[in-house]
Amino acid sequence: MPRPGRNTYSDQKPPYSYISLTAMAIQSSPEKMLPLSEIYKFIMDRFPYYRENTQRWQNSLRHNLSFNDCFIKIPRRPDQPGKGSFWALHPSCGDMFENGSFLRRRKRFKVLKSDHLAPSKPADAAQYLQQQAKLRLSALAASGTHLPQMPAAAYNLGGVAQPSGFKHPFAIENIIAREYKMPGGLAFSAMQPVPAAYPLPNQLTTMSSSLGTGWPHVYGSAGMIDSATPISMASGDYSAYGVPLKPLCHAAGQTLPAIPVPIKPTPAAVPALPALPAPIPTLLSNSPPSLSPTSSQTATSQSSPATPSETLTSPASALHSVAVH
DNA sequence: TGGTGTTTAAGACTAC
DNA sequence: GTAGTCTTAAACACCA
Repeated sequence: MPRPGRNTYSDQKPPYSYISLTAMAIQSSPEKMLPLSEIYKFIMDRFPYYRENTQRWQNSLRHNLSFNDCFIKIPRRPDQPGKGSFWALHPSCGDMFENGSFLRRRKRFKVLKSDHLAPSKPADAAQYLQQQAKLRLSALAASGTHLPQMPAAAYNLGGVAQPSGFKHPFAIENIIAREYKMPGGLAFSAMQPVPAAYPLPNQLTTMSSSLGTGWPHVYGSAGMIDSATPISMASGDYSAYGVPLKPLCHAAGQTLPAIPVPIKPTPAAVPALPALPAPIPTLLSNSPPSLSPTSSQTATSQSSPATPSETLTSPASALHSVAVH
């Protein structure tokens, strides 16, 4: 993995594949789904390299969205005007990348459409994500400003659903921790909590000076989070996944998640999803507290118990990975 | 009309 | 060398 010096990425191509970039963007959204335009914006905000030749890389990005099964398309609801659908990560798209490298994936994520027992078809995944979004938003609305902090163990599902040590490759802290490790092998995210999907400008400075590497390829016009991105970093609005909640948050019910509608229905029978889904099992499933991106911003809320709905048994057992490894 | 989504193809690169 | 992955390009259809 290339680790060029400070600022060398500012105008160079980041060492991430389009899949990684797209996944980052999706992961950074509270609902874990973004329209294409927002994905574009995220990438351009964070990676100056992609502010040029937009037609080229955006075409590639669209190609990746359509071509890779790890991305699922979630249609807008009728009351959600706008172009295009939402895009989300397939709940079972975990562990695709080689350790530490986001240049290449371990294996291409592929849904086995012939697997009649596979619940992780795009339709199910879409429905599952929708339910997740609704749950999060419900919790958001109930708790006021931000979601209650979820203990990492709550995501770990008691170690039942996820293999030990599994980390979702698209988890921002995983990306950060894997990509940038201290010389001694200690990821900086373990030393310094990462409050958001990306370090804040001041933290960037801190990290750059302390680690000597920094995030030269990841900065916006005003730092990590620039004015173009409606993310309130100072408000402490962070989701349970440790990503900033956009002020809109769609939480007031203004913009509810889209209805899960199968885009690519498969002939296989679709087993019913669990009635009470838990957070996406493979996403940030076992992020240790020390890696929690929210730890610095929401330190006071760290001890807040998870909402019952979020701590319910995960459908991970049903949403077992059918990715081809 | 422009954005979005799908599909195909080719070349480069990397791992085994 | 082969297979898999990634990137880029292009064409086409659909839709707001």
